[in-house]
Amino acid sequence: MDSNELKRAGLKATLPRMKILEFLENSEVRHMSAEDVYKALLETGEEVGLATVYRVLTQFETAGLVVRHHFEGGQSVFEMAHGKHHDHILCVRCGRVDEFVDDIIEERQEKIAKQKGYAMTDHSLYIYGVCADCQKEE
Amino acid sequence: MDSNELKRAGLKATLPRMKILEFLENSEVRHMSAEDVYKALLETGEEVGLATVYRVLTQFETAGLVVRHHFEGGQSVFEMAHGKHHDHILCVRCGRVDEFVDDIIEERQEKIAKQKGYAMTDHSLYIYGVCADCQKEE
DNA sequence: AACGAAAATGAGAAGAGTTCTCATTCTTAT
DNA sequence: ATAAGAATGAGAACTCTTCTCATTTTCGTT
Ligand SMILES: [Mn+2]
Ligand SMILES: [Mn+2]
Ligand SMILES: [Zn+2]
Ligand SMILES: [Zn+2]
Repeated sequence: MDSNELKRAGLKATLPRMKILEFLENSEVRHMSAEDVYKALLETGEEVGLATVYRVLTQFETAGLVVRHHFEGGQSVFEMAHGKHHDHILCVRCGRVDEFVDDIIEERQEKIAKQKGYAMTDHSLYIYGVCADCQKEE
Repeated sequence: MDSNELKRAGLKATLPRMKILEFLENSEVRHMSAEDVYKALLETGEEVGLATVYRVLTQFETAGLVVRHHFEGGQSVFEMAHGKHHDHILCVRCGRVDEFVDDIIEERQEKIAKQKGYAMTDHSLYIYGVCADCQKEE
């Protein structure tokens, strides 16, 4: 039951929140915009307002249940916060998203922040390129 | 005269383009939104339409004269493309922006792309934190 | 199980940032 | 100076997201 996970996060177990959480957990696609979530729920016959999807995703983010990303192209993209931090490499042709962690980069970032006198709070790294499949095609 | 620089970039030497280019070159602030440029020109008495500022900045970007960044917070930010590539570290309190280059990170990114089968085209790295000045205050 | 205060929802309006449309003005080659 | 084509600017339009507020839902208490 998802209601416990919501309670643990300090959120009331409402129907829209349960539907959204369940969908995020069971979707095979990990990175989704609010619109993606909204449309997917519609297709399942689960009616949830778009405003609610946005609101709930933001609440989930605050609660640490999901992470928000700003890939190129306007919309925010969300994913379940399963596991630890990672960065992303994206295909500029097909939109494919892969994940990676690089300890050397993480370490260097800390060093740069320190060197510049900053107390680092966060970072975002996106690598863009053409994926293997897309390179084959023409 | 800026008209030569524009000609070299394959752009006609129009008044708005000259004003915008001159402003970007002489401003002591390196990173500016379209709105920033628009307002700054207004204050100088130089009337240029906001639509034109957006259009021209995009043209400058295409021509390689300026680089566009997507810092947190919605707006695109532009800077003269003087010199070589660099990444950014930003203060989440006061908005200060510092620049850095780290060859180890650059190198690692290439390696990760290769490893994941991508032909890398670009990347964006932002480090967020609290700058030295802002750490002092309270 | 029913109640009621507080919180959440959803439809649509509103906001922010950016692009588009198109009548008018400017640039540049002749 | 002229004319063809390109650029401009005002405002409309668009996209993504948040806000407003009347209505519904949740959940601890009877
Ligand atoms: Mn991810
Ligand atoms: Mn810079
Ligand atoms: Zn691809
Ligand atoms: Zn600061």
